[in-house]
Amino acid sequence: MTTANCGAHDELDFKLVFGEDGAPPPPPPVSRPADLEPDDCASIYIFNVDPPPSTLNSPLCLPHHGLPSHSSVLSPSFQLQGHKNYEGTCEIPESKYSPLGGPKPFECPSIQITSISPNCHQEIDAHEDDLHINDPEREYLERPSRDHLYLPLEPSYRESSLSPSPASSISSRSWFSDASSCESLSHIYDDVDSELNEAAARFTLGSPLTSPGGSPGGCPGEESWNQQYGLGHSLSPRQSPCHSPRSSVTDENWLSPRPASGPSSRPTSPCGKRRHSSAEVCYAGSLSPHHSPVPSPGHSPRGSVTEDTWLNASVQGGSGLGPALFPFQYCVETDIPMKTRKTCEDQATVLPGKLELCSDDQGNLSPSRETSIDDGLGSQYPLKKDSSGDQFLSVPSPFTWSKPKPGHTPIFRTSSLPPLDWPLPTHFGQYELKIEVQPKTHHRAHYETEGSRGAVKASTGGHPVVKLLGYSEKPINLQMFIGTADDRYLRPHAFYQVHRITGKTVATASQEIIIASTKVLEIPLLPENNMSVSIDCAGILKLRNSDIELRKGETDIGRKNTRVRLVFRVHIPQPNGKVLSLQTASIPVECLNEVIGRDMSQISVSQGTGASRQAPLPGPDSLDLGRSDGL
DNA sequence: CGAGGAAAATTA
DNA sequence: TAATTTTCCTCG
Repeated sequence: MTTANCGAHDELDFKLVFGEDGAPPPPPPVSRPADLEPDDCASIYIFNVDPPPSTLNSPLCLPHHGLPSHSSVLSPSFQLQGHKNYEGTCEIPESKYSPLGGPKPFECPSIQITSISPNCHQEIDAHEDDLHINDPEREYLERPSRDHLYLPLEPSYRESSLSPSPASSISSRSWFSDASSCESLSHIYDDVDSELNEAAARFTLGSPLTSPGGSPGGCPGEESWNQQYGLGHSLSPRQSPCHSPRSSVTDENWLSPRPASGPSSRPTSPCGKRRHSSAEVCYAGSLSPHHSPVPSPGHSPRGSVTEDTWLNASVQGGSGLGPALFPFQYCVETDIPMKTRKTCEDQATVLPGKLELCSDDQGNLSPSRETSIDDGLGSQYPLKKDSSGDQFLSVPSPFTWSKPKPGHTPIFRTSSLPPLDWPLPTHFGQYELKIEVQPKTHHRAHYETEGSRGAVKASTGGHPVVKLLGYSEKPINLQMFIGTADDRYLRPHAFYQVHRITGKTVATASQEIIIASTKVLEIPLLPENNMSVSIDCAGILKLRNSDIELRKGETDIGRKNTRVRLVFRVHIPQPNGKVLSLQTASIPVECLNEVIGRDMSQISVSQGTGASRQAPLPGPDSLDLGRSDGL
């Protein structure tokens, strides 16, 4: 067996254990010492650009291609246990919750869950190199099925999530961030591709799935899957009471599952408080709205925006991915402390680990995604392990975000790109993705109830500038999303989403796509502009804490979790047909509405998790310069 | 539209 | 009750 250092760094907090073939899976989020630079925890991923045609068109979308199996990445929070019942309640017997002995997520493929040894660091280090460059062929495509899934026993992730402190609270996804040791990290990277494939093979495909918007076509096999495995899943639309259709459907609506729009409808915790006492396992075949195999009353009829939205979210996470990519999403939801996880019971959620079986669906599921794929912008199909917004960030049928430009030349398939929460290096070889002009340290994000508050600006008065060095052969897309300010684990921020700004003041073309329920802005980097671009089209949308916290599987808390980072990624096509992915994040940006008299310096606590937090954000006035890096 | 301020509503 | 979050209002 082989272990790999996911973080490709000195100190790894987690390790990956692979099967015989030793092929390392894509690096998972890594926790790293606070002192490390962003670059430090990077890993370079080079993916095979073109998945075998067969996979792309495969009805099942089996993951046999070199896709970094996102689906295989399980967050500690969902590792295992229990099957959901058809009611979609995800009830799981307590007894089933057992790190080691828990029931397998699904029957077919055999997955063994083993605890990680304490000395994972060593092992990881030993294989550190492996992660730097993942050869799709070697690592992903051909890797034989891994028989073993090593899971950290430590339930500590829960503890961390329980941590009341705002700082730690931070994230829900925070199991990562908080965890500083191997054991505490309860991440799991299992490679279930093969298993998934096998399982997929068993499905009966063809059942029309509902697309996010309700259109048919989702991922066939979903039901079969559910039935076969007896997993119902909680994908049911958000519970009615809590999730009533929003009054208006804007492009941002999909982002928030909030009950109803309007002042009066502010979500009140009542229904939101969810008691999660047991681990839940959700297997959502595909995320079609009708997840539950059995039509249960609980599932409100589709049609309401909310519902769709909610459902879609799940869809997005995995199936929306591209055709060949993530056929399945394996979703296991474990219980999360009530404090951090308030959700309606039925909120359907496809959690992080959900398994999706999708066939060709992609298109239907997510327009945006489809778009991205088509235009070759490089969308990714990450399966968010952290359930970050997956659940409801779906694309309502009538999605409103901009469509891909017709003229786009596909540079590479988006199918095998690394998930948004995977660490990536800022530079590799001759290439470097650099933020030449950092954003201001403060930006007032706007709520859905407000109008846009404009694009993020640079302290210099202009806008942030990002440049790709070492490559200028042809246009390439720069992806941008709002990430956490958590130093140790950069991932999409659950409470903020990038918002595309348009208007005369915006000179930069861009388009929004959704990747695993995270809005991503794609901006072209053109050779004629020296692969440099001024980000004047990116605003920040604040999602209401109550909405996000209600999401099933969401463990992050929004309160005082107001710092974000602008995260940029590029996927550079390589001569050998692979794609090199680089990522860089800006300095932290405080998005809190300014409150008179408030001392911003205290806000720092909100995001970091733990030990390695970045230095407190300077007061609003005190600093703002964006030069910390690149100017 | 893009801000800046503040009141109202929630939470802890 | 104080701290925060959201929603509203107003202004250029």
